[in-house]
Amino acid sequence: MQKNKAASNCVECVLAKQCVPSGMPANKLFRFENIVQTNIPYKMGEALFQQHTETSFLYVVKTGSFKTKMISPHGTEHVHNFFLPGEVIGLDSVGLGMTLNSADALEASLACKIDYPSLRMLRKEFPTLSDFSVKLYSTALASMSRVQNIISLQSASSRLAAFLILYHSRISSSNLQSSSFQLPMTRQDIASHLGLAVETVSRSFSKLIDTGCINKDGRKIQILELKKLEQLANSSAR
Amino acid sequence: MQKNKAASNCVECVLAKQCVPSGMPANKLFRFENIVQTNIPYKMGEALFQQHTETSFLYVVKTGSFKTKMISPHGTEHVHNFFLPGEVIGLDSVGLGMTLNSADALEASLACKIDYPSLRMLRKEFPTLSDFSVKLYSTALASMSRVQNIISLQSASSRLAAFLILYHSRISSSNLQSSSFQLPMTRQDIASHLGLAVETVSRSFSKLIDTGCINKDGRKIQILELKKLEQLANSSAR
DNA sequence: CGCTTTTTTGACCAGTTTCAACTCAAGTGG
DNA sequence: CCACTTGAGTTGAAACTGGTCAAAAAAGCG
Repeated sequence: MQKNKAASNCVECVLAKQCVPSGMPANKLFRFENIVQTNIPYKMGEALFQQHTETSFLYVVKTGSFKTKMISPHGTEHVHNFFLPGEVIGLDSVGLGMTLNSADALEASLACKIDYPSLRMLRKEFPTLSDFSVKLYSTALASMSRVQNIISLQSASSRLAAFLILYHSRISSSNLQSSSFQLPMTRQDIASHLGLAVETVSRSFSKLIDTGCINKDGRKIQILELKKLEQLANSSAR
Repeated sequence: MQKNKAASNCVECVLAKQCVPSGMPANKLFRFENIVQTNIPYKMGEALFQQHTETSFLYVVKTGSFKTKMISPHGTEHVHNFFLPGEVIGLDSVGLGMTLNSADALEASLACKIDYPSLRMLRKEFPTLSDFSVKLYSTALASMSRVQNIISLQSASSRLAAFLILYHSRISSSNLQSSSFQLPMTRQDIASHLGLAVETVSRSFSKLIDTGCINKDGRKIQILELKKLEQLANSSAR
């Protein structure tokens, strides 16, 4: 059966797998699949949505990565978050129906687009879908908490160290845990995200290499000593 | 009818007002009121809950204020957020059933305690309750976004200015908008929240006074020139 | 292979942290 | 009632981190 096959290996169907009751009749399943546009391709730099526009969609990253950024009325830009495969973009916006930030692809990527009003209607029929939504939101809040912790660290190296640890934990939750990985974003993006200058990010990378915590070749990072890195991330001293 | 009177003026019943269908039968209403403990008093410094403990409650601030803080495994403490009347504490934790941070009263306060599993069961019967939950979460995410924006500002005065603006907007949404208000938290709390040293917070206050943006007497703040303050908050320069 | 963009490095200066001393208000107990 | 203690908040001086500007090196890209 084609539908089962599709449900077993595509990221957007994590949703389906976790929230649709197993005894769901075929016609309902069809309806569920209808509210999801699967595997929409996005080129590097292409926008998922613009800031301050109407929206009624959630996006699930399938492959690649995205960033969300917020432009203040005075023109300063701030990178809010990065999104990796399996993560959901737009949770903060669909409640209001307006985007609070814009989202861009950091590389050639695939994403699935979920029509939120339809999902909302569907929640009424399937209570477990509601629990799932809440769990998604709860996870998103918890994840933002971690980010806030990182940004409020005082030393630049601590922030970068903490950022790398978090990033590593996020990719290795899906992949097998390997100590090396590829960063999809520019140093400028990291700098904006962490509230630092680009040059400081670069220097902090050098410092982490000098202390033997990591190795790097361009955007490819290898964690050599996770414990040392964690110490650095948690040291209140500069 | 006693129940209607209670529902009309207590903060926790914002929940009830917004999410319980108007034609709700009396026996259901009774059940709903049963899952909320109203007006629990907390002394200054008393904990709502501790970090890394099991939880199944949401809290709505009725009067006073609270802070949430996270203690890292290495002992450093970070103030995550402050909560004012009408705001909900614990949204990030109930999904997992474990607290990610601890919450303390900043002054003598009243809070309402909602049993989450019961609320969750109730969601199945009342779909609008589900929409309300999502709206709550969406708001919480948006609010965290604003905080993240503030913390990632580079200059200390900008952070403090932005913090005061946000705080002011939060209290004056319930009160009539007056330009002066009382901060319930210590300078240390503000410093931890903004990722600064206490002395820097103090000096930043002085700077805001020198530039004629605000006036202060201890923890009582008066905003003199909101536009100037906003400029300061949005200036990328130090 | 030239071009642009990204990243790194150096030097200098400004802002923040740190440490220390001090003020102020509130609470304690003699 | 007053000395004493305690904690919060402020202020000053010195050290140092990180921002800024400038320029070079490296990496992408047509």
